[in-house]
Amino acid sequence: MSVAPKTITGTKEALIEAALVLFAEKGFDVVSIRDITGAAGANVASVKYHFGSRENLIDAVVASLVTPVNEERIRRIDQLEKGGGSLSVRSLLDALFKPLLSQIKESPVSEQLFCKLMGRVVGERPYEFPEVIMNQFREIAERFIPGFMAAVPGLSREDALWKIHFSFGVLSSTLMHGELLRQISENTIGDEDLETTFTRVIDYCEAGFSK
Amino acid sequence: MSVAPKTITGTKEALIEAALVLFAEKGFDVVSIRDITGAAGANVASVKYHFGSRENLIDAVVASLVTPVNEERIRRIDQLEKGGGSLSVRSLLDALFKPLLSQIKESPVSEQLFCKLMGRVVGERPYEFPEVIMNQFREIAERFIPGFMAAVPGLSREDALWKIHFSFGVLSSTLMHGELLRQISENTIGDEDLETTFTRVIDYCEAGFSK
DNA sequence: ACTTTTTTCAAACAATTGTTTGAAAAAATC
DNA sequence: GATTTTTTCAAACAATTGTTTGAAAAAAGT
Repeated sequence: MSVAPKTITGTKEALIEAALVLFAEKGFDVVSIRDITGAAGANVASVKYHFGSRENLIDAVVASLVTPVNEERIRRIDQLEKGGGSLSVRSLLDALFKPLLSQIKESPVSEQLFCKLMGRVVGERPYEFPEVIMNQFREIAERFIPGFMAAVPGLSREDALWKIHFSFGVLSSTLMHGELLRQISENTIGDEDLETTFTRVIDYCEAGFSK
Repeated sequence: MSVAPKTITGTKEALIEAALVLFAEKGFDVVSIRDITGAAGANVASVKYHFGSRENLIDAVVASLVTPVNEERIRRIDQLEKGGGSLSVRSLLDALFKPLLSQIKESPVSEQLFCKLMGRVVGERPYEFPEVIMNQFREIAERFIPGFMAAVPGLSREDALWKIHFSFGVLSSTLMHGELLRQISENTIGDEDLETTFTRVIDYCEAGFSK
């Protein structure tokens, strides 16, 4: 209910961070509470105490990852609309995807783990969003759809929704399967930096919108 | 080792089909052997007897789903190359994605379940491909990359691989999250038929290649 | 110093997991 | 029809799961 207390780190934060790493590495379903508490140096019962249940812990982890990104998305679309002007597809895609980049840098976990987990969150389906986060995405859709419709003459609301959906598909598969490309190509590819990859993604999606 | 015997259906096939449905509905990790044998009307031990282990059963299910699709992909690229001519991006994407449509019609499970499972196979990462299937995809990449490079002047091998990768991302997210769109848009979207959706996907990817 | 609240922890809970056993039943082979 | 092989099955195995308990320990409030 309050901001971080004076203590260095609480076990609650330790749990979230340990869970973050484990979920990223292995997926939501296969990581047990004992894995998490073990890694966090906490007791098994601490999950129930701090979160109430395993499911709530997952929600907390996802929220801690997704919420700041979604907030920056909203901030960026605010900024764009305030500018008034052109509202290009490019600028909208930047506003949608670049917040991930900035968030990665502030994350306690490595770039690779952050991406994997974020990819899981967006693209994996055993897990269902809590309503809070579902609403974040609804708001984002509501804010960005008109932008895309304005940026692409003749684009219907339905088309816009589909293309946003496709673009998130590109994003999540890219985040999650960074190594897969290396496997398939047998190491002739894949060691470029994340910003270059994001540029690739945005280039690809931009074209998909403009058609 | 032989073709289907005279009996109506063996329990082995019943297991695969039951697993297919359950995996599609709930994901690979959360479905237990007892769920599967229960649904198939077979004994718990039958999995060990017919497949050796749970993991092998999953591989068998995935193979039964993916192999025919990949075979048709190869057949189609053969056909395309035999024709000699233009080799457009469009025709290549058709050859990559349309085999899914034809396979859906022959599948014993519903269109929706087929899509969900196929989406999981392509896009979900707890599960790792068996080497057999990994090689299928390697072959497909090897066959299609030169095609795309020829179809798009100036496209490097690396670019081609990335864009194929992106396109599969679009595909898998579309297959898997058919309902998500409906959720976000609150039922103002989503009840078009599968072929229309595939056309959307291919349109989007085609544009992404051409840029 | 005392009380109250918050937090930790070892132990046990009931349920479920994949796997294995060894003996019946069914089918195939001779 | 007897023998062999293939297939099924109920029961038990050891391991792991999320959750709960009730009592200690630590921190905060008075």
